[in-house]
Amino acid sequence: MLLEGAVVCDVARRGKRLAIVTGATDARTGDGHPGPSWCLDAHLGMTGQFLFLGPRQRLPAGLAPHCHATWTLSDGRRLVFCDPRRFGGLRAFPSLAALQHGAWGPLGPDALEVTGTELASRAGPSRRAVKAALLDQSVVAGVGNIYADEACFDAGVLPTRPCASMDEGAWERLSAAVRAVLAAAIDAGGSTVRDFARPDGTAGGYQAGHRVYGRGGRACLACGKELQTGVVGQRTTVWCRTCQR
DNA sequence: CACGACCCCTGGATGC
DNA sequence: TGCATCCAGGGGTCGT
Repeated sequence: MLLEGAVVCDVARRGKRLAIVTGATDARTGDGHPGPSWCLDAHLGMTGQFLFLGPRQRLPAGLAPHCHATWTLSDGRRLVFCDPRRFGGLRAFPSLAALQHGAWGPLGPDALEVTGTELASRAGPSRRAVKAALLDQSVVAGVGNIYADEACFDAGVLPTRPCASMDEGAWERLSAAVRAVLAAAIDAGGSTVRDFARPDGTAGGYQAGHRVYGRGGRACLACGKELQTGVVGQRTTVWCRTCQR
């Protein structure tokens, strides 16, 4: 099987994509002979998850039919990849460099570090909606539907606003909002709306911090006006007509 | 070239 | 109670 005998020597991430890097010493012999060297690119999609299981621990019943890959580790634990809706995926590359040119090649800068200048130059002066640009992983890597809405609200920018209408200050506020919203969500353990679970199976806590996502028709937490709902970039979008311009 | 529309997939919610 | 239908969304592919 792929990765049999491989030694995991590094784990990397860009945006929503994860890399498991193996190589160097063969775990089966431990004699320093080079073991299989692969780079596994993983994307969780919406419902994918990695789980660690003890030697005799069983998968939760609901996930068992959706287990797509299992690796047995040298300490007896198993690393399991499950994905009920199969929007996620795994792909092997012969080296980290090949992975970076392949699966990661088109990706923009990581969302946790993206600057206003980078957003402005990569989105360009197009008529495309700002939210559609945020969801485009080649503009910035790591922003999904929930955090695009939250970041637009935080920055006071309408998600439907054309990129061409954004000035330097607006891009700066938007990039700062993307970084802040994601940092806060990570601190809270992510957003469990329905499927998402942390690697130990527990739920995240950031759903309680959502200010617009999932709140269409309810009162804006900043001004009290009714939040609007629509479709932008083929995704459900919620915004405040008063607070965002 | 740029960008929008459509499709993949499953389970939970909703409607009858 | 049970069945049919709709909806959620990351991203690949296709069409405009």
